[in-house]
Amino acid sequence: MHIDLNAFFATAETIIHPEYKGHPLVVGREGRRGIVSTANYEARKFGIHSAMPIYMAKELCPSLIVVPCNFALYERLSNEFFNYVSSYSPIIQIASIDECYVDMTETLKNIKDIDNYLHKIQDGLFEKTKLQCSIGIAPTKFLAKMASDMKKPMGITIIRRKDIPKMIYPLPIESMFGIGKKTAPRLRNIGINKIGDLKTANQIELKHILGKFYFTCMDWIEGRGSDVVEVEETDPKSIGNSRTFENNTNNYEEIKSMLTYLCKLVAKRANEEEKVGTTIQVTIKTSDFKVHSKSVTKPKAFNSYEMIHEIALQTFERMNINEPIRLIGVTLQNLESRHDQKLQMSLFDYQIHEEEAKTKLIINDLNRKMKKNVFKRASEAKR
DNA sequence: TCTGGGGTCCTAGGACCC
DNA sequence: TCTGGGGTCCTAGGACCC
Repeated sequence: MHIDLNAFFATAETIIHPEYKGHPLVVGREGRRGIVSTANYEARKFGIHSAMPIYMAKELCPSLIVVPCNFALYERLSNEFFNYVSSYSPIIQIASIDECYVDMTETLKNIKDIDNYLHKIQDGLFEKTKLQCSIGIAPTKFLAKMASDMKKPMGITIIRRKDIPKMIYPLPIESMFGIGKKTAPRLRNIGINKIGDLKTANQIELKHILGKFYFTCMDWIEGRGSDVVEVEETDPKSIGNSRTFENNTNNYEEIKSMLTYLCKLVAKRANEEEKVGTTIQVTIKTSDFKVHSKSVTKPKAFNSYEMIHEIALQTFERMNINEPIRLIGVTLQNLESRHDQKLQMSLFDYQIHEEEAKTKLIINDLNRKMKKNVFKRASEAKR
């Protein structure tokens, strides 16, 4: 089973602001460059959708209510949602803040009227939390995910393997999970307009476009996708923050103070989550929307603000950006848990350590060269 | 007045090691 | 004469998802 909350952020806001109920509303930052994060169904009637600039949404609907993101609220409701779902089966894989996969094999074993049972799950959630959801039931995670997407809001869709040709194959290629706005046109170019066309298309060309994903893709649409619900939550692999400037800028001081702010955020989060990392990546988006990044990996993991800031600043300066930039971001990567590394090194200790590491590299290099020379002389002698 | 911010995974080239 | 083959790690960019 895949369960997905409908217009989650927007619904969450009407839960704590009942006065907004029934009015067109979006969640998003109301700045010059704000975009719609989530639109409720009333707003969608005006053609408003996620990722649309706020100013454009307001043009479509002047009376639009715009509410800023309140992640603490969404997290609380999200947890209520997962707790509720867990009461039906403990085998639950959290896929994002508003969706999860649940292994319902045991739960549904002796249920005669499955449709009715699923309605009870759905109605129960609504009664308890006022959250609306769509449910998909299928033999694999991919099919369940596609199923939950078919009817919104408050939809229930069941797909059996034998239904794949009539329920999945006629869908437009864009609607397939994993095919986005770059790949879809390339697929349409070689005559793939519907999901079912993937099977009859030129497989050589298709492999070339999809790469490794080709094999996953074929398994998915033939009902051989994974049905393993992974309960264990995975450790985060990176922690990063980025901001878009109100206006593009090449003012060094302005950029530097933003960088400092972002480093503070990253350090705070890394410390809260007790994660240390070895790599800092600085990302920049120029006014033409091109994204540039530079990263450095250090021999020892860290998470102090001083380290992050020092390295991020050096990295930014090495990027030689002259044109005005739109966005800047800092990410700490290659994370590991802090209890794996006992003590927090100071910047001073760290520099000592780095010098040692460099020296080691030089010695290794010398050794290698000596070996090479010995080998060379030996073979010369032999000759 | 154009177009956010948090992530994950993949690809491809290069350095380096054995 | 002229250049192997396996592997890992790092780096930069890109696609995709919510």
